[in-house]
Amino acid sequence: MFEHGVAGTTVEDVQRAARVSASQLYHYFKEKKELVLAVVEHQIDEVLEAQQPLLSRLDSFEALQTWCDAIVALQEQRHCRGGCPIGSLASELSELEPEARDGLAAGFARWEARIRAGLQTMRERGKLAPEADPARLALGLLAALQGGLLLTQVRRETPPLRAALDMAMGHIRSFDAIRN
Amino acid sequence: MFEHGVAGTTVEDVQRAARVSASQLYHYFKEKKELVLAVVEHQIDEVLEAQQPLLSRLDSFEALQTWCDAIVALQEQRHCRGGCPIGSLASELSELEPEARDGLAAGFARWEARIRAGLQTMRERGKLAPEADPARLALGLLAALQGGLLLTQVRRETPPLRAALDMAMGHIRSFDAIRN
DNA sequence: GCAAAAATGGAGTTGACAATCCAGAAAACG
DNA sequence: CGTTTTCTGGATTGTCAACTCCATTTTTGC
Repeated sequence: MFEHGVAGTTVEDVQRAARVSASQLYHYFKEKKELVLAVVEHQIDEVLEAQQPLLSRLDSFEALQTWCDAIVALQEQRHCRGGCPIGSLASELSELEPEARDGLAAGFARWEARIRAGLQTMRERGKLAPEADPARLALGLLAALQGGLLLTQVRRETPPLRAALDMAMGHIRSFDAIRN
Repeated sequence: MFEHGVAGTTVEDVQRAARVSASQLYHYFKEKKELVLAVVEHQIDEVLEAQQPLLSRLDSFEALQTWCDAIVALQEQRHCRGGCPIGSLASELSELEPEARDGLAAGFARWEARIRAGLQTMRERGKLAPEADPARLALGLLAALQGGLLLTQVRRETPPLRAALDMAMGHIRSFDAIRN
């Protein structure tokens, strides 16, 4: 579903990939929609888990930059194929499956919360100026990431993603309590 | 297709909306794919045309801010339903229809070029510092817009879009040649 | 060890949708 | 006018994918 989109993936495709028969799938998932909801939850967990190591210690500008660089490197490794596993689902399902949208909104909220927590820590430790708003900065950074991934996916090259993340980082760095 | 996605729109739906019979559609469009490509081109023109008035005179920070505000107002008016007409197509079609991806990449390029032209003008007129890179700033701004629209669509509220655009504007303002 | 329950394979059904076909109407052209 | 070309409506077809059904196997609980 990540590769071909939800609509572009048949239940039979899933059967083949999972080496499982139709009755099994429909035994555990009432209908395709339910399977899709499970995929949504799975992808959210997957993404957050994959980022856990870097996200859990976002406490310095270097750590933030390392995180950004890792994302760019990952897209490069994928030859810019596929955008964000969560973002792609969000775009495809938001207007189509209200339940999926709820789940995706919750997923983004969790992601955002982790970034916010990191920025909060930085502010508490005096690295980030007191007037910086971690919530808004985290939201902006996440948005820049999503937009950058989309443009990178369409253009099949990483500069858009870099530009977006550099812009977000530049803005966050403008709240550097030490340099300023 | 903007409302329900490409996959969620049947050719019959299009027939009904256009008050046209099957043979007519297939007379002018060989297959659904061709119709989709036409939609892609149409949406790109539509978006660029709608923004033309504000995009054509992006020559000051006020003009940039006015443009951003207009986008937020539009999404508010739509109750945050539907993201960017181009971005949504891009996300759905990038991995599925190479031809559509090409068209969408070109569309984004045109959009980006207009923003870049505005920033370029600002730099030439001395409003933007010489070290500012209009190309990268335009790319970053467009990415922030796309990401902001996506998050806003999923959450059904405008703050994410505002946060993203404010972040981008903040970064661009940091190159204000007069204030700094 | 046996009965009840859960799980499984895979063929089969149903419905929907993309695409076709053809008969007839309108336009174009000389 | 007449003929040729283009256009149009709507019924039809073929395909494909979601979902069901039932006979069989495996597991569970006593």
